[in-house]
Amino acid sequence: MAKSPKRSPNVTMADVAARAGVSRALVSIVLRDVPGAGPATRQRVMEAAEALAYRPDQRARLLGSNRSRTIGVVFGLHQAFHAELVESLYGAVGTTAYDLALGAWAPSRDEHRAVQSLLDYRCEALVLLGPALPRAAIEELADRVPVVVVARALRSTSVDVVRTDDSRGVRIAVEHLADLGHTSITHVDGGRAPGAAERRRGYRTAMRDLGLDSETEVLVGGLAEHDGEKAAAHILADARPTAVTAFNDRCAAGLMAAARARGVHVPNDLSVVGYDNSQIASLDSVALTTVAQDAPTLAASALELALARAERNSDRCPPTEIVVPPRLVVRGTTARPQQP
Amino acid sequence: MAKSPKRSPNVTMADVAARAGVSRALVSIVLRDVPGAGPATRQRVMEAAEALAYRPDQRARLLGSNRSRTIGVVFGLHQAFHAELVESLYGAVGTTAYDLALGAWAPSRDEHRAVQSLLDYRCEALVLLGPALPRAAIEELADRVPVVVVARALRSTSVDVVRTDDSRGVRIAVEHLADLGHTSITHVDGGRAPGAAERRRGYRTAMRDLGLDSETEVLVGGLAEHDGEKAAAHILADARPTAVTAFNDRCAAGLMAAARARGVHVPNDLSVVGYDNSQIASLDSVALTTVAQDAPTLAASALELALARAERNSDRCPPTEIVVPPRLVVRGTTARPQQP
DNA sequence: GACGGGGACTAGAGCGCTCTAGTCTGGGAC
DNA sequence: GTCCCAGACTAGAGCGCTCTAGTCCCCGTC
Repeated sequence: MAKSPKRSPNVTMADVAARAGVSRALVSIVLRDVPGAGPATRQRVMEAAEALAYRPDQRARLLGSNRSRTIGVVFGLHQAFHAELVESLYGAVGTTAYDLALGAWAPSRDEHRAVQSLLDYRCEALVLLGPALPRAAIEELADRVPVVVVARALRSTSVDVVRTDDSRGVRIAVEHLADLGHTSITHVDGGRAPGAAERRRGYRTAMRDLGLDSETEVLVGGLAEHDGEKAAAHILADARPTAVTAFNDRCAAGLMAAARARGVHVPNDLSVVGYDNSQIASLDSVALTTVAQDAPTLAASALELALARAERNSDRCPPTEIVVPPRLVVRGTTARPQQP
Repeated sequence: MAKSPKRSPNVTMADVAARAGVSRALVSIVLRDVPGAGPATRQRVMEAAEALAYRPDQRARLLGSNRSRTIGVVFGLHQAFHAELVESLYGAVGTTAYDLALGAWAPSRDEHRAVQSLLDYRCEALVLLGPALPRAAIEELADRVPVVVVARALRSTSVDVVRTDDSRGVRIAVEHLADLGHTSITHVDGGRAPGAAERRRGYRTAMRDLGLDSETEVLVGGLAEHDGEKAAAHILADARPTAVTAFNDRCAAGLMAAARARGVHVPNDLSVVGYDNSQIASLDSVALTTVAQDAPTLAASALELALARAERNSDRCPPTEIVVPPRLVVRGTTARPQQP
């Protein structure tokens, strides 16, 4: 049986003040760590607060200062990469005077509601992770509060954007394959999916720059395993390439499953590079070489922009776009091409 | 160029009151939808609020009522199942007057910080999803605020617990296999992992109840693919079972990869059941039959308990434990055993 | 010894709400 | 016509902080 300090009726600043024998204002001064209190008193107040296990009520604190010092983060509950970004955001915000408020969306709870509830708590800026919201909705939002969009390309006059250089991501993948000795490299694309056009472009220019123009081939793919499997049918035909870059990891996984089912060995007969560095890529049984977005940098950049807007009322500044380079994660699905 | 209502200096209740020509108190009455206002005025106030796009400041509202009507939810950012629970919690809280505040933990941000920041916003109850926190820490927390623990077995005198009946989950899996005609069913266990003991027990009693005592066999496994692969070595020996229940999906995936590598066909030669219904289980290329936890029910139960404690100051009531039955998800890795 | 200045501390007015304790109507009962 | 009361509405005191505008006192200066 723990001794129970029985659910106390919430110790307030007045309690601390009384115990330390000073005014509430002084307690406030000490706790905010601003000048205006003598060292001895400071000590005494700290002890009193300690003894009472006092924790300031954030709601009141923020109401009083008429600032919220809160950055709202809107993320997709089921988006694994968003989780990474949120984690990095927590890390980045740790060194500031701000706090994060999370608003999640999911199939059964739309982004709009997440945004609204965050706004009701008067956060000073909003960081939207890979928002599915229509552009108009985002710009409307930006009229009310500074908005930073992460991981979505969006040409806008009013919001800051932080995103990965997807074009470069695929380029890196192609260069990795070329370094291994591949020349016959095919791209399985993502159709109209966000980011697909850019990745396709990255593939094309990389091939051209490598002088592999004649080998350039883009196959219709998609976002799911299914799409990768379908693309496999073409890839495994007679004029088979020795390497493939896929739109994303799931597409790559489907492709590999189909290839293996036909006795094509990965990576000996076929090298495969995915995109996203999702959880499946890191499974021991998959070990997919893939392109990873740099979550810490994306998060730090986004937070910096958000804070800049929150601090100075820098509405005037033109919106910024920060493009972060991705990184290749080499695992087990790429190898030198086999000599025929 | 959208017309810009330029980041307004926050419209307050007083603004609405002025526009509607009533007192602030009346606005409050109308907006909270409590009796005390005539229909005509009600209408007028609503219109004024609408016109000004007024949204009450939650911080102030809650400060004033000296309640927060907020339920803190502490979850693991990278736990896919937690995402499901959070989504269900959002759904469940939708019909109440409460709101959810999310606090996330991750490798770089410990649970304790998540809890503290939630507490600083004075939420009225805490729902901890699969907390890794030591039992003592949880009980200490429970002295300060009502706590509901979800998805972790915890015998405690002060906190409510909502969890899945893991023992029954494995039993269902075994019964499914038995229904298909299997008699030689092996369990690959999770060692000391949370839940492993219960699943093992479920397996043992199910086998006994089916009169398959003599076929009972528990193999050392673990949480990762790797562990499944190692277990496969024993399973694929001469006295091979026709079916396996694995501790979790990842373990099952590793096991299947190893089996297929040796030319053992799943499900024809070997049926496999996982546990968790994680994302990998639902991949087209895996299609793992598995046991799913009932997130909506777990969430609804947890919320109900949390609200009950928050509403009435039901400290006195003894803690409740709610055990929710899991559900079998049949996919493609189980089939009738082949006639030899 | 009067003066000034600065550091330590306090009083009290908000912040934007809620909520209790009113005041003021108008209409039904007698 | 008086009384009363329910229903509509308002005044104003919080809620737990922050922050501006003080007050007080001590010490150095000339």
